[in-house]
Amino acid sequence: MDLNRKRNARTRPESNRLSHEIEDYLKAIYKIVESESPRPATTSAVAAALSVSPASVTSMLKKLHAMKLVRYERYYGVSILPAGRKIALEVIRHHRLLELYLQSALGYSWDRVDAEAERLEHVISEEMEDRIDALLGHPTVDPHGDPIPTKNGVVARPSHRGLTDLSPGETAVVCRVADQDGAKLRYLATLRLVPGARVTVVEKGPFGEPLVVRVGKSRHVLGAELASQVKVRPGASLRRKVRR
Amino acid sequence: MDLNRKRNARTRPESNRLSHEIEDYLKAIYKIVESESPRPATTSAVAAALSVSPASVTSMLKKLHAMKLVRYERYYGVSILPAGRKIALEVIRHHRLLELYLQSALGYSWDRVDAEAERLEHVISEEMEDRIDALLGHPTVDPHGDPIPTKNGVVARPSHRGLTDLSPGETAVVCRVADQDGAKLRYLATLRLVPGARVTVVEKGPFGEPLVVRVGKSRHVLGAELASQVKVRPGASLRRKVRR
DNA sequence: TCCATGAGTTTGATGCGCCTAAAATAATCT
DNA sequence: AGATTATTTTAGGCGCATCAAACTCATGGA
Repeated sequence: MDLNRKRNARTRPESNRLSHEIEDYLKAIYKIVESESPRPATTSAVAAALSVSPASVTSMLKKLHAMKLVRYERYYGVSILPAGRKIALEVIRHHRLLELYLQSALGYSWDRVDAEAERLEHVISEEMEDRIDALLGHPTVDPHGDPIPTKNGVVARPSHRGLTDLSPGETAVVCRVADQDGAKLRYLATLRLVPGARVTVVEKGPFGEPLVVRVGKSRHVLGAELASQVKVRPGASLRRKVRR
Repeated sequence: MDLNRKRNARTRPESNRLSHEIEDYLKAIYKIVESESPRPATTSAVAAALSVSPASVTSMLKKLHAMKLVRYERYYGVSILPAGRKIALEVIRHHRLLELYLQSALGYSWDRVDAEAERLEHVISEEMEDRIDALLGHPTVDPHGDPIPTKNGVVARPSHRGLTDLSPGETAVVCRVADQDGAKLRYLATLRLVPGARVTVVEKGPFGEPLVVRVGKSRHVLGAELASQVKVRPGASLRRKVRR
């Protein structure tokens, strides 16, 4: 019985893929650097994003640098190189397609979708990605309102602001809730603060906080922390746009 | 920024789950011991099943023994304990539900299904398992004809024999093709040897090999190796049963 | 202008999980 | 019993994580 042992498979989930960890690091770095509020990608920012010690980040960064996925210089931050960006976007594409799929095909509730996608994103094949994409009709945004990168790595720039940026009296439509935390998402959902909802800012406290908003007939008070996660497109409601 | 570092998450895909590797070992051991042709689960049998060195198996076996998932004694084989069996069946349930789902919901072809399920099975949550199960109408067999274990670990005993067990002249219905190898599956599919197909044994060589069979209007010659993987239910065709 | 200090980062030692090859040992066959 | 075969041990590797100690660097007085 001559065994054919090749399987480094644990490390490379599909054929030629990188480890889950590497994918997670790249995704995190990408999100820090290229989100709508770009911070410098410091070691500790990455560590916090991944709930990992800074020491771990440092060594992974060296490795990613050696792989030319990232540009890293001791004591300064990291930035993503095109190859790394490409991988990050693939993972994010998986994640968002999966979120949408889980919700629309499997009936997942909005707030459960993220955790499941988090695990699946590293594991699905390109075939599965394509089939899901086709089945959903090549969607461009996920259930949270985040844009889904295309296969060639193009991400639509989301044209929205945080709820905190509105002035009292302004009305806008929620197009996205940026938080990952299921509990926060559920809480916001109970307030009807979900994508598509129409919201009006009634009052704003001294330093933007607290924020009093009206959704439908009810009023709610939000802290700045939470409110900034609720992204809105000012003015017209989605419905309005359809009516023309 | 006090980081909350807990994430042994790599090792435990979902909340309280075991590592992928442990799941794979248990699945392999279960399949060896409790398949329709039960062999003793020797170290090398497990090694071969997982494409891993015997040395690795030995150490994993010790560990599984310590975890009381398996009964292992040096130089004798392994057997599964109830707790280990339960886990193996959960994984197998995932696998088979996924195979069926990928085929019927995502349009996967028969022979691609196994590889994708192999990766997903370790990663899906119980919620996903349940949703898929419900969506498929609580199925009892997968696309290969293998029974799907129930949530409480009951597996229907498949009442079928290998094609090699038939005598010349006998006709039977393929109910399962047991192989994992996509290429073999595809080859058998080109011969129309897929679940549901009606097959007649025309001739049998000296030691059961080669086997000449008729499928529809065509005749094919098969080696014993391949033929034994084609499982059949003798006599009636599926269709017959429906007509009553 | 220079340096002490503290926040943030990196190093070095270590651990854990899973793997391997080669050497040692036990079971089995003739 | 001796040869063959299967299994286990030993020693080591790779990936990714941690902690604690050592290091950078920007900064804010003296």
